[in-house]
Amino acid sequence: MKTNMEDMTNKLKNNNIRLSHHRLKVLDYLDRNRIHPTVEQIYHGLYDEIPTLSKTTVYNTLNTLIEAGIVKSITIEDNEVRYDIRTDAHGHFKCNTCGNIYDFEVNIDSFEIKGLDGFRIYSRDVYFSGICSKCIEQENDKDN
Amino acid sequence: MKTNMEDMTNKLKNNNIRLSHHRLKVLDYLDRNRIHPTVEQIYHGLYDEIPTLSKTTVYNTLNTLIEAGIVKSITIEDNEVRYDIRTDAHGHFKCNTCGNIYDFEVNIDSFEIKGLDGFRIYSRDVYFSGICSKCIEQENDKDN
DNA sequence: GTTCCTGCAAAAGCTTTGCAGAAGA
DNA sequence: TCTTCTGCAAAGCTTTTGCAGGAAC
Repeated sequence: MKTNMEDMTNKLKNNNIRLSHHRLKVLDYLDRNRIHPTVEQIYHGLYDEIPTLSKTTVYNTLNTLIEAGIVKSITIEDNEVRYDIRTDAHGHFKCNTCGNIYDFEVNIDSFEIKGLDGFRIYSRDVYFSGICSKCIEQENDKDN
Repeated sequence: MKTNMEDMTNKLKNNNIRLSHHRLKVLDYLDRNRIHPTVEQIYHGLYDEIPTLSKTTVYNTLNTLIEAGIVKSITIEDNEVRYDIRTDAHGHFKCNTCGNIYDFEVNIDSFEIKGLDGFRIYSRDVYFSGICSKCIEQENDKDN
């Protein structure tokens, strides 16, 4: 049985990215924690395991992974960048109450567009915001 | 005939925002320059007319206008916030070459969504990026 | 052995905050 | 007159940069 670390090792090798313990761990973290984490979250999530880790390395690693196309950066608001290991087209929903970001499926390729004739489109992103079902439930529980 | 400044004055009055020369000018700038400007662009765009203007005031004013719902902030990437006086649903396209942001029409309300059952959706944003038609033309001109 | 990754400190860029003086209602 | 807007300076954050030592190939 292949471990996740082996999968991540292959992912780096296939993209001609030099292997390093830190890079593997950052990639593994993104794969295991699909919460669109910030640099801060990744840094603190790995700090116990790798006490010598620096934020600079997290930034460097993420930029390397983005260049290789393994990771996508998403900026919904709040002036803090989040990182996503899913690179296929999907939507993002941000809950204004708990702050979590959820993935959802959306038919991006079948949008009816007016006003982009002659434009070359490379990326299509859909961002929704509101209140997630969990937070709505908690709100209702309070009222009762 | 009503001037634009009169329209903007009414817009502030209707939202119970205290009138001031600076606020009117910022709102007027956003209305006349629908380029989704950054704070920097607004500041420099008004600097000749209002040499005493400070960036703090631009920030303050924009936040006041956003709270009132007259202006929307959009963050596509690059960690710089842009401001839009159009508050109806529409898409934004960012050209990776010239950096301009274009509006486009998109049928946001007819998206097929999976994964947001029980969620309350307040805002729906669509962000595309790529190369705009002008930059594609300039590219072609160079090649010939 | 050569390349380039890591991490510290410092710098850079955007945005917010505190506060005294000025302007709006 | 009373409220609150303005603008300077300073602080707060996130992210980038420079560089010496160390790890990967």
